[in-house]
Formats: sequence, C-alpha cells, structure tokens
Amino acid sequence: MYALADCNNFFVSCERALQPQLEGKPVVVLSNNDGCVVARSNEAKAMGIKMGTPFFKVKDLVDKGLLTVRSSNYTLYGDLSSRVMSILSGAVPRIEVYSIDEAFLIIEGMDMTKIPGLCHDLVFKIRKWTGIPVSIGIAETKTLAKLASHFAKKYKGYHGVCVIDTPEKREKALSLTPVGDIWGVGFRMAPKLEKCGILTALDLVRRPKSWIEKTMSITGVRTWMELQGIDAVADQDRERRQSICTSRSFADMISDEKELSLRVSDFAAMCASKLRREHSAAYKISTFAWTNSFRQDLAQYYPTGTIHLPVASSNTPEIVQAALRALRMIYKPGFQYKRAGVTVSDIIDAGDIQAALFDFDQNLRDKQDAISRVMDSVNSSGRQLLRMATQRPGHYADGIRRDYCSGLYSTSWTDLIKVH
DNA sequence: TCTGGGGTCCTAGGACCC
DNA sequence: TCTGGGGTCCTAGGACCC
Repeated sequence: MYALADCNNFFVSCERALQPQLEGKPVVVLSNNDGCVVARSNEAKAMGIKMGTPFFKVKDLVDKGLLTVRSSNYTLYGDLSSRVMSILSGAVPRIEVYSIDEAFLIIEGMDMTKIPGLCHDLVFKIRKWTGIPVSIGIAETKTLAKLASHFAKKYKGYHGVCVIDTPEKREKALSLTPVGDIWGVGFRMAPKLEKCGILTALDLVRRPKSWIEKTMSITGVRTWMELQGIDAVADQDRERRQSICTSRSFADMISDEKELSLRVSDFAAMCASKLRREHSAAYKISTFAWTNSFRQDLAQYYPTGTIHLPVASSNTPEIVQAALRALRMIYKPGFQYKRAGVTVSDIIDAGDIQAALFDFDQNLRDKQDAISRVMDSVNSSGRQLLRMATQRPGHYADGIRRDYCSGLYSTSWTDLIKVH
C-alpha cells in the first residue's frame, strides 16, 4: 500500500498561511514575471479561472477587487515544503518526495489498520504546525493513491483522507474518474481515448492489454495495470537528478548576442552552483535560446547546442565557458529571443570523476574548482558578490517582474536582499 | 502590451560497427 | 543498374508530471 500526501492549492495555501485574511477569498499565484496563473484557491477555481491563464486576462478582476493576486515567492514555498516533508518523514519509515507539494509515504510493513488514523493525525498536525491543508490518498498502487487523494480533496466528508482498499471501492472510484484525470493520461491522450468511447478510468481498465499497448504504448500499459492494483510505476526516488536546468523567459525579447551571453552566463553559473550543492558533476552542457512562440508574426527558431566535456565538471568558469560556446554554435542574428536556458546532464557523483587520457588541463581545472569553492563561500549569503565577468552585474533575479509579492515572512534577511 | 520553470521517461531514426 | 543483416549507441522530439 501507498499513501500519497498532497498539499491543497499549495502556493495559495503558503500565501494564506502567513496572511490569514486571504482565507475564504479567491486568490491566485502567478508564475515568474507575473506571466500566468500557476495556483488557484478553490474560490478562484469556482470563478472559472483555469490553470495557465495569462495574467492579463484576469487583471480586470483584480482591479475590480474580485480577485487577490500574488507574485510567486519560491523561497517561501520551498521553506514551507520542507517543513511539511519533515513532518511526514517523522511519521513513516520512508517517504518519496515527488514534487514541492507531494510525497508518497512508503508504508509497507506497517499495521494497515492503523494507517488511516495515522494519516488523519498527519492532516491535522500539518495544518496546525504549518498552516498548510493536506489531503492523503491510500491505496494499493501509486496511481490509485493519486486517485484516492483527489477524492480526499473533493469530498469534505473524508476529512482529508480517502482509502481505496477493496475491489468494490476501487471499481466505484474508477467509474467516477474521467479518463483525463488519471495520473499518466495527459491532454493529448485523453481526447484520443474519449473518441474510442473511453470516458472513465473503469472504461480504460476494461480494455484488453493488447489494445492498450497498441494505443498508448508501454506507459499506458503501466497505468492500466496500476489502476487494477498491480504495481508498475517505478520508484522515481534516486540518488541524484539526471539533469539540472536553469532557464527564464525575458521580460522583453533579446536579439543581441552580447546581451544573450550575459543571461546564459547567469544560467550556467546557477547550474554549476546547483551541481556543487549536490556534490555532483556533469559531462554535458546544453544551451538553448527560443523565440516567442506566441508571436506567429515573427520568425521562429528553437535551437539547442551541446558541449561534451572530456572530464565531468561542476566549476563555474568551465561550465560558463562551455555554455557560451554552445550559444555561439546556435546563435543566429535576426531572431528575437524570448527565453533561454542552460541544462547540464550526464551527471555523476563529484567523488567519481575520472581523468581523461588526453586531458592536459587538469591544473587549470584544479584552479577553477578552487575558485568555485571560494565563490560558494563568499556567495553563501545569497548575494552574487563574486561572479564571472561574463555574467550580469546585480542580482541574478534582477529584471524579473514581481509586482504583487507578499512579505518575506519565513525567510532570512539575505532573501530580502535577493528580492529587493 | 502582457503567455512559467523544472523535471522524467519513451520512441523513432540516424550514425556507426562488423 | 544492381546495394544484407544484425547489432549498439546517441539524439531529438514528444508525452507526461507538478
């Protein structure tokens, strides 16, 4: 059995945790640059505001006082997330953090009769200690636990905890779940299935395996098995991530290679610093620069350039240099770039770095590693006091619009500097 | 005017090998 | 003009998740 703990409307709940006057009101939280809606309170959902709606489409509701809006404050959300996760960790042998607001509780070996009670306690405790409302779904597989958590959220009578533990309950739950709401069935597959007469999860389960495999491939078969109570989704919890990406959309479009280089240097430096924080190193450095896909009147171009390092690295000078080389490979003048980023992959543990046979730069690399360590200690306050000359002056987050940011209640003075 | 950011996995097809 | 068969590995792109 698995239990999935899922925070309700997480970003909105974080804002409310420290601004209780927002309780019961329609609230939305916006993405970076105040671009679009990424979290909605139940009241905002009831008003028909959809996930991903561009902010300008709901701005008049804000101006009329019908909707409250907040810029996203990831430092706050990360902080509250780790508090929630630590409470969950304390209650069961192991948890698998799935996202900033969700974790699977691995409860095998525990007394099953005590699990629902334990989960009710957790819901109460997390609400009381952090202010965050949580729903928990319990079932035989991860996909069914997801389903159960939806019910826990949707129906007040469950008081935040829903258990699917008999074939009858499972069939009932499947019959009440639209096929598009299944974990693993996305916005492309759902209409395809509906056209074949598959409207609910129960319809899907009743199709033969061969049909599922032909139509939805191996991932579909896994979902199909999971819905029947057979474990098929692999543990996603691994030692280290396989890739790390830092990217941003720009407030304005950028054509100039110099200006683009400044941003790409920032992204690369962030990736290098994330790698070091996780004691990792990467072989592959990719830079991408995209034009604005919403502007069909402009020429479009979505290139990625990749550099392979002979020796895995996590040092800022080397990774910035590689990212800039990758940018030079792909950059073409005459395009208006709206978004760019750097991805590092082929990641290994920093302790497992192997020298390359024809590598004559080891001395240089040692020096760059030393420089990076100095950068980390000087920059640990959160301010980018030491940076490469190819990076932008000022703070990394400069130029990101956050017109509706709430106070920095839970975080230190250094975060204040970061934002202001 | 204004449309996020960070991940995972799978598959098809190309490059390359003998 | 005619042009095998069987592998592996890598990459780009698509689908999915939050």
